[in-house]
Amino acid sequence: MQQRLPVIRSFGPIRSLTPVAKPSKENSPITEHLAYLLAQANREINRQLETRLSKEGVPVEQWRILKVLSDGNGHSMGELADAVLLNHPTLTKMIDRMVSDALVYRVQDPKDRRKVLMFVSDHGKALSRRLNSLAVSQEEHIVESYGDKSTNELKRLLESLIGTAN
Amino acid sequence: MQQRLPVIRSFGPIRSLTPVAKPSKENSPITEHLAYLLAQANREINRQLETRLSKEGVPVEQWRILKVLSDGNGHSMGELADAVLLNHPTLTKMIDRMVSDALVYRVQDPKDRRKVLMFVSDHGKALSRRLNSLAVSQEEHIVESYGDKSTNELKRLLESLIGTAN
DNA sequence: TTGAAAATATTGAATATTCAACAATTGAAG
DNA sequence: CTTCAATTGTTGAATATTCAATATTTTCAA
Repeated sequence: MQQRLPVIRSFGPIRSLTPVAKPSKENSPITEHLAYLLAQANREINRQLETRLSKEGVPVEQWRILKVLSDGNGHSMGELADAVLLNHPTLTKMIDRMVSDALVYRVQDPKDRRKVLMFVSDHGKALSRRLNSLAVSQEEHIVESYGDKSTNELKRLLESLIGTAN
Repeated sequence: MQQRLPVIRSFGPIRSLTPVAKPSKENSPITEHLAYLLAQANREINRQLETRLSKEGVPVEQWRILKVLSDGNGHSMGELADAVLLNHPTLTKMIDRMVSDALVYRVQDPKDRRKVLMFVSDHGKALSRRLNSLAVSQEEHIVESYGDKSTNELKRLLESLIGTAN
């Protein structure tokens, strides 16, 4: 006669009393918030880029401005402000400085005289090329330590986040 | 006699003269740079969070400070500055304001009298809870439109980027 | 133990950013 | 056409951030 095996009534603690379906987030550390991780990563990468560009004595925002204007087309202030992630008065004042440095110049838009079209000077173009090579070398450095796959995947996810956020 | 087939000398354009292995990056638009994508995404998400927190009239940085201090332990100014992504003088001045608002208070560290330990008040704790629920609801909103999988994958990649960047 | 160097936080001046108001131009309704 | 609202860019004042210098305390080597 086959021996009765003991009935197993439980495999462990009663799970319904230790809720597992609700990770709750309420008390999660700040380092788990997307907003915080983005701020931290941005800060770090921006610092690195800033360090590179300091070789030319130029802030990151001016690199962005020069890069956008380097397509040779005129860009209005509003358009430019959006593109380089600055609000209007800040951009106006930064452009004032860049005009003083003869990197860019203003032209009133003949089609709409409220607008100002910004253009990059030859001097600005030359600087832009040097800055761009510094920026590219930074990105290559990131790819080296962080990996090509991760970098591309991260870019893809960021683009998609930006897309859904608007 | 078998007919001679013409000798095929080329299958198309000579590839080595139209380099295909070098995406070059040199002239890529700014929107393809990791540094730019991070800045853009951070700006957008931060804006959203700022809007939520404005219900309590509190800037994002104060939410971070309150959240870090809400573990109940004392945190030195230096430690706190690192944690909340502010440099020291900026933190000192923001803490001054928060002390005026009775959200936090300073205690000199008895073990090392160079240090100041920051603590959150009961009032600050209550505010922190309200802020946190606003922040959590924002993150839930992101997860809704962006997807749970993407959000988690993005967080993972950001953490890893931050890890390798240091 | 003493004295110099390092670590920690704050301050004040210089700089930068933001907010609100403004001026100029265009668009559009009546 | 005229007028009023919307768009675009700039300005000045208020606010915030950053840099360099300072004060205090601790660390550590001689």
